[in-house]
Amino acid sequence: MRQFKKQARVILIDDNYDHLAGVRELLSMERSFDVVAATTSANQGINLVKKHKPDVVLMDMNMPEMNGLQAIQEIEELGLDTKILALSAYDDADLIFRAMKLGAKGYVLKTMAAPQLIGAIEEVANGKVYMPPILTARFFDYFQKSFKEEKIAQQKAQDSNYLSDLTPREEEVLDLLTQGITYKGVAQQLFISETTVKTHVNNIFQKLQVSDRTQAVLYAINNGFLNRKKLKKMMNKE
Amino acid sequence: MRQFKKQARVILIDDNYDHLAGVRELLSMERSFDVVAATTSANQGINLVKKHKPDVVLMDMNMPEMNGLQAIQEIEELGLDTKILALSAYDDADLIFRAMKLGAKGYVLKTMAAPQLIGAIEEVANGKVYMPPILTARFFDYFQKSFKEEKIAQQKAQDSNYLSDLTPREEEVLDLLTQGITYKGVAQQLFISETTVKTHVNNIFQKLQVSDRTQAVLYAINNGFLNRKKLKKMMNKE
DNA sequence: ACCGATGTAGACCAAAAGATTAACAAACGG
DNA sequence: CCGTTTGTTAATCTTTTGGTCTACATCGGT
Repeated sequence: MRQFKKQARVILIDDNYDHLAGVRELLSMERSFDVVAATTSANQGINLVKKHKPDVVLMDMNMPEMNGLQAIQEIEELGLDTKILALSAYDDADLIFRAMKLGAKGYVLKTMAAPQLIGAIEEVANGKVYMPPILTARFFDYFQKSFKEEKIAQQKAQDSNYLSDLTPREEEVLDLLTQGITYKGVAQQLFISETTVKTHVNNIFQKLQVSDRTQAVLYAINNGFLNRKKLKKMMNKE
Repeated sequence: MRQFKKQARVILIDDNYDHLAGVRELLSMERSFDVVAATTSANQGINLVKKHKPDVVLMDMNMPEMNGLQAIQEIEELGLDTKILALSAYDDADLIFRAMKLGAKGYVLKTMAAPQLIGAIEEVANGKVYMPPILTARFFDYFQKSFKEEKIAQQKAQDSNYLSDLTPREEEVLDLLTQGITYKGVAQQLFISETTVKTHVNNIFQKLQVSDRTQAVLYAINNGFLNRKKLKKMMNKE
């Protein structure tokens, strides 16, 4: 059955003419591919994609006029089911990460052997994701590092903040403040007098070392007060 | 040289005793591994990790008492350079994603053939990331889907918000408001009178359909006003 | 039984915020 | 050239907010 499958229609975009020609030559010898267009210009490439709606685009990342990431983004925004295989001379983790984030279905290096490249395009044409093991490792290193940093930053914010000084009641009041509710509204929701709300709010200001509600709300947001609330809810559920 | 390398010290944590015993048996035949401990309890496993500080932990994901993700998190928080290889019977994309996010150095399936498993542990012991191609594909699908959804949500927020109705000057004022600055302060920073600031703020309220500064700030934050500012800065730079 | 923390509340005052109306100049678009 | 948008300012007024001080009830721990 499989040998009767339609040829995968491919467009090549690579500002290096020699490499472009080389890949075109290579693919022309494979009967499973039909290179419908090839260009050294990213802008022109995007137009060709619009016109031909190919199955696969082999997209160089390092182009002068337009960055390959932008090109990927624009093609993805067309909403076609064209699969993009990113191509680069370098194994830059950040570039790989961002290309995949934008929806690239794979990432290959120019240094890869021809059979591997063919294989990669085939995989992608068949709707799979292709990533060589070396890049997978790079990707995950970067992926984990970025999450670790995010976590450390959050941790730091949690540790050195005054939110933990608040009493339960004050937390309730702050919660309502972060919803943009006035004294009167808070008083009604908590069934207490407006004066009491004011007292609480004043205490909150002192504890958070701010001088008005807007700053208090900003402080709460910047220091993960909202996240904390969600966590507490989750804890109670489980 | 390589054959003189120290054995990798491994701890196995798997609530299925049969599988645990099987893997232990398998690894005992490999001279490159030294299984220093094995347990069916996640809690006990964590204590064993603290005690032995192994090179690699093979961690089952589906355990009754404690979720494998929590166990990974706790071990990672110890700050050792113990590498965790996650192990599961199922190829659940969300689980894979979260395990890697928490710092797992690889993910293997219980259905994998013995030589593959050996290879995976070796890779991880050598500081590399190991992920079988099938799971790589699953991972990236999930990864891209989650970013796509995020983007769509942002897009939606961008489209149906009133922030784009603001004039440049009003944006400047709102920017300062989101920093918790008073009328007087804004007036000083923009070299205009306090009255003018009030006029701008009033216009902002009407355009954003809110009735006080706190709500305006919350609206701005929830609708990506701060992100937009960053984007504009980036545009100017490049 | 006392003390401290918490939650409640009132009075009073000052400052800031917000609403409304009116006005004028500059820039921009048709 | 004229109308609209934008940015500016003033005067006035009401509402809300924030600060301070005092007071009382409750609860938990020493």
